[in-house]
Amino acid sequence: MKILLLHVDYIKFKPLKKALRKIEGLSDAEKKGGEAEEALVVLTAIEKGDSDVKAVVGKLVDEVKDVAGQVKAKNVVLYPYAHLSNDLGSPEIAVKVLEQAEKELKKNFKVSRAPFGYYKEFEMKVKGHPLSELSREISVGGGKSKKDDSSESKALKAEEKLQSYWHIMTPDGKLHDVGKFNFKNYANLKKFAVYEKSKFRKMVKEPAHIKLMKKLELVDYEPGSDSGNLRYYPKGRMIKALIEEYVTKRMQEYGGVEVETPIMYDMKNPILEKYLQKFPARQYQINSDKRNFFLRFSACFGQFLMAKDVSISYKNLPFKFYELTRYSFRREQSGEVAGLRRLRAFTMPDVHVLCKDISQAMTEYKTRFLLSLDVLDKIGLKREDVELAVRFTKDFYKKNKKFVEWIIKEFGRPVLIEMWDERSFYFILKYELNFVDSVNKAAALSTDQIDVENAERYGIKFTDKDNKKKYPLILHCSPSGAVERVMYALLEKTSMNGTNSLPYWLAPTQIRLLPISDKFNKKAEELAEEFNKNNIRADVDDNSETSKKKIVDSEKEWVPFTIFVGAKEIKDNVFALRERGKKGLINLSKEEVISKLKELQSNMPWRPVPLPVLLSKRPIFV
RNA sequence: GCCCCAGUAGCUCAGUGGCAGAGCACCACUCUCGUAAAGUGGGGGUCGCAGGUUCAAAUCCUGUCUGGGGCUCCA
Repeated sequence: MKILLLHVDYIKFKPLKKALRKIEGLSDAEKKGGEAEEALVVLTAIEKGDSDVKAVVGKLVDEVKDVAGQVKAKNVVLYPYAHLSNDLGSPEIAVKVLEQAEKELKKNFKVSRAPFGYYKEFEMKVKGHPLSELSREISVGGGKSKKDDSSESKALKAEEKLQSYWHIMTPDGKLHDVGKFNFKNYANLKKFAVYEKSKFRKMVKEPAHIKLMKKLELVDYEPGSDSGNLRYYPKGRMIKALIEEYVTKRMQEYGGVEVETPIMYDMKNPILEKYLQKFPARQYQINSDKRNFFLRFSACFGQFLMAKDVSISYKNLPFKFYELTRYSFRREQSGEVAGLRRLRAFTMPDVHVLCKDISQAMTEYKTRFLLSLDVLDKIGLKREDVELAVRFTKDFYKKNKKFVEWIIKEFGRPVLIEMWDERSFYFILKYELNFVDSVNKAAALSTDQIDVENAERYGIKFTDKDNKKKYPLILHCSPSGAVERVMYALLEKTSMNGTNSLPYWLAPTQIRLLPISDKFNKKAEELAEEFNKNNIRADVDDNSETSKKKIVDSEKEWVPFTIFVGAKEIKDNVFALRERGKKGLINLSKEEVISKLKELQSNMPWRPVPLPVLLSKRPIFV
């Protein structure tokens, strides 16, 4: 049966007309209808599987008691509401269930029951608190006459049932109870563990990066699109492009073979159809000429569909497909979309490795774990900036303790462990590197999963040494997580530690030249050109402003280095280099400045200044 | 999806039934400047949108859109 529980200020109802022919007439009292205040209204729909009346009533009563207790309701209204289900059971049983439930509940509550089988008018005012509206599905094992066996509901039920066991594992391989673990030196891990485990959270403000992404003219909301689909201004686009380039470069070095796959897929494709049903209504859909398509929510679809058509020998394994999806789409619930943390359109580097067996998979897994840590580190997110979570089935842990312990030991700090009794996802193990932000919310960056299911689903096979076709294991890895989320983490981090700066290689302007007066604009422009030729993003503040004002402006833009250009500098080739966030100036020749900045740039990707070099030529985006 | 809050100039915001405001930014002019904000003047508004109440609505009511937060969710 399905029930909907509503905590109401009041409810009034009155039967009007029979909805079912067979139903008996009403007493005069019943005809008047009823009302209740401060009540828990239980809308019910009895379904085909609910033949075991006693068991159904028992569960219903438990459910009602539980919720009524939580919302402190003393009045209960049982209200038959057929529209909750499209698989209704027989009226006879429904009436029995309602009558017996009423009897049971009367022991604890003041109960009223609306008549069954009538059209009723009703009016109620539902309270707004989080528990005021809850829906429940009650099923009784064994007594089910009709099983709801769509893969959709199976997956959802599996998720509901999924029992998680939370632990902290220390680098020595010991498992600790989360509740008993001493978080004294691990405040951030505590925040993360609390975030993952708990349901209720304190009121929090908006995360710091949202104001920053606008103020720095990086990214903004686009009201003309759907929420979670952002616009990137030139500076934001440049930063994002650099991160994309860097991650791609590292993936290529690792051996990832870059491919490109469509962003939309036929909803009727037999392979995709089932998989899709597991996660209803979370994707964008597109109608085109009688066909329905969904927008990919990861790179998996295109890569797996490609992989199933590839002839693969065991000699080719491990084989690595890489793609950077711009974009992947997830129609996240509207209330959950926030800034750069959670989007409906996001850019995801995704490398899938086909492995011939678990041993090969674990070897790859180790390599990729270290690689992910290093990629984040080079981008500007150090190991101490992230918290590790490792999730696996009990069975996997039992068989591969050493492997799990290796991951934790390698990370070098206590990590959050989530263990499941049985596998209800497609993977048996996954880790994530999580970032905890300025409002104590956590967001996953890097992740890697051992997938034991999709090779078979998609028909991805390789020919083994014994000339038999076998399904490979697939590792799903995003070495950095969504690129937008990397930007989010960088902005949150700098806001939290008070440095208010971007890593040098991502600064839209790396050095700003400030002509001491308009007379030196031309000279500064020439100088900027020379810097830019040396892969140093230099621009010129040629606005007709005072020197102090130009410094203020460069500070507001987080420009890491500034130099003034005047008669002295040109004559003596000595520049007083001002480094943001540091006191004092360093006198250097032009050549020394160039070599210092080149060293900072190291071999990270570089792009030219994303806007005109002369500030006077730049429009203001925000 | 549900609940709560917000939306007024490019930005940050004041204005709570009676002439649409401030600071910053922008434009013009003066100043040509040495490491955190020179001076004077000027332009700029569908008060998110739609409807309603009223002699009169930015202000009150209804709906809606967008953003933020919470719940749920996060393959």
